[in-house]
Amino acid sequence: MPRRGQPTGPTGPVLGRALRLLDAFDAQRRELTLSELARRADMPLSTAHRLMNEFCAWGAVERTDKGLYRIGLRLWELGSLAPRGPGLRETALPFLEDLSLITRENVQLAVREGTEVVFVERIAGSGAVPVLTRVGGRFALTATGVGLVLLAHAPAEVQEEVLGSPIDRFTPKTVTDASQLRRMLADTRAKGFSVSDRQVTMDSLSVGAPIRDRHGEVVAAVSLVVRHGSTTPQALARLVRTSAQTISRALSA
Amino acid sequence: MPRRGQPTGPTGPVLGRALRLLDAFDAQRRELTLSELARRADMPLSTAHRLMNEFCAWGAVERTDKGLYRIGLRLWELGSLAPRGPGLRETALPFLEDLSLITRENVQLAVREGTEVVFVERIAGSGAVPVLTRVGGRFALTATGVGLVLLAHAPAEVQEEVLGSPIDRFTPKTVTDASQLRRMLADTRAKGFSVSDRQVTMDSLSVGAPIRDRHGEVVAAVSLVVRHGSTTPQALARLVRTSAQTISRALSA
DNA sequence: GTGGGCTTTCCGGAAAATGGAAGCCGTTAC
DNA sequence: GTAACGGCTTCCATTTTCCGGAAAGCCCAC
Repeated sequence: MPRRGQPTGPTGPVLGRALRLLDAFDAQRRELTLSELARRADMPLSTAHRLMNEFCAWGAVERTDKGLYRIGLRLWELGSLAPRGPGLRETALPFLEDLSLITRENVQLAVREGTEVVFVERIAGSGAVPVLTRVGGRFALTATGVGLVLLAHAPAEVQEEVLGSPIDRFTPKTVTDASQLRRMLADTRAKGFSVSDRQVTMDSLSVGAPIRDRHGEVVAAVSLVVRHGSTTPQALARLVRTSAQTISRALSA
Repeated sequence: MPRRGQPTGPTGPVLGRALRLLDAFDAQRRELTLSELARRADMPLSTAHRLMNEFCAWGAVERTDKGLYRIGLRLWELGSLAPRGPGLRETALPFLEDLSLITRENVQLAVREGTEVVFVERIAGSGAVPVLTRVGGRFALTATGVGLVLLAHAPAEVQEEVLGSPIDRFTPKTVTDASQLRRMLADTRAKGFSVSDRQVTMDSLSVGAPIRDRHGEVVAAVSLVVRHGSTTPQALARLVRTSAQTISRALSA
């Protein structure tokens, strides 16, 4: 008679475990095998298998013809109901296009989520400097043009949390000193735009401006990313601020 | 001594139940109270409460200041990893913009999911005829321009399922006869574009064309939606087919 | 053939899910 | 003023569903 396994208890709520599986997906790994999923979520294969089957049945994930798992359309559909405004992306898009046509540079639209910036839309300028970010991607609040804007207008407790923790460095020019960063944030609030000079990569510069809802609260930020040295921050600031202003007005309508 | 409740057994897998909660959200109801969620998902409040809390903890949903639940950014982020190509939307967007600038009409980009069409991107023409669809929304495969294209190139079993079931009628002009629809699909394949003449609303006409991946397989469709009678389908077809061709080429690169 | 990696199924035992009830709000009605 | 109402949250005994090791399939590469 075969020895049957002795179940060792699970260690937490089911849903949490299941959702950890979805965390395994990111921009680099859009298609994963069951084994990879189980490994990355740190759970037995059989458990992962059962859970993924349920996700599959609902349409949260689907299987490729090769048996790999990937995020399903149902999830995308649900995600598009998320309140990035409401209607922030749709409202802003035409104006971002205008900005892109005029400058032929990279245009970015982002919101804050906790202590990170999330990129909501991005238009690549033809022949512009390449940027690291991706729609749906996250980044530190402290480095980018949009990040500085969003941090400058974030609630005090968020600012404290960000400034109180070690600050990520991406280049030699990245500002990692809290008090210097505080001055930059004050400057951003005073001038109405932010400048990130070679803080993300050594050949890029970005200028961001705040987008406000009808109550005047900052809900998003727009930025231009250009090659360092190709123009002055002030010239960009005029364009970006104007665009941000226009989008704010459209949002309130 | 207080009578303690007698648990009546639940009736299914946990995850399925939890995901049913998320189904309660749609374009009309983006923010819901706990009670509404429980009602729409048909489960006790306490259960719904516990599950929603877990979703909240993970970031799938968030609570407004008034206590309402809504879809969270985390879910949007995950959703943007869904395989609408890969990179279909981002690749196609500039070309859709071109099409929109030239025609000043409505431009739509859609993919097939099962027996429905899912709209991936939509650009409203200034002053163009209003359309019912929404980004992230679904519609029958049998009525719209994009739907006809996607159905025409769908696997045989999908076509059989769609044509074998009763076909939704939206206007007096909607084609609901299976054999007539079969001829339209053959025509769409032969000509390389589809025409939906007043089949969705009595004042609109749409023309769709297929977008193919590097293997020649149809992965999406693009369409123009115009006011009925404002121009001929043939004139639109030239533009739409050209655009679809260009997007297909860009996708393969 | 056979070895390895990945997937799928099985099942006894136990952890985690369940939902009625009761306690808390804030708001409206009398 | 207070009673009634609707919605949210917490509690806990019961038991349903989930867990995961093991073993069996599968497929490809060597």
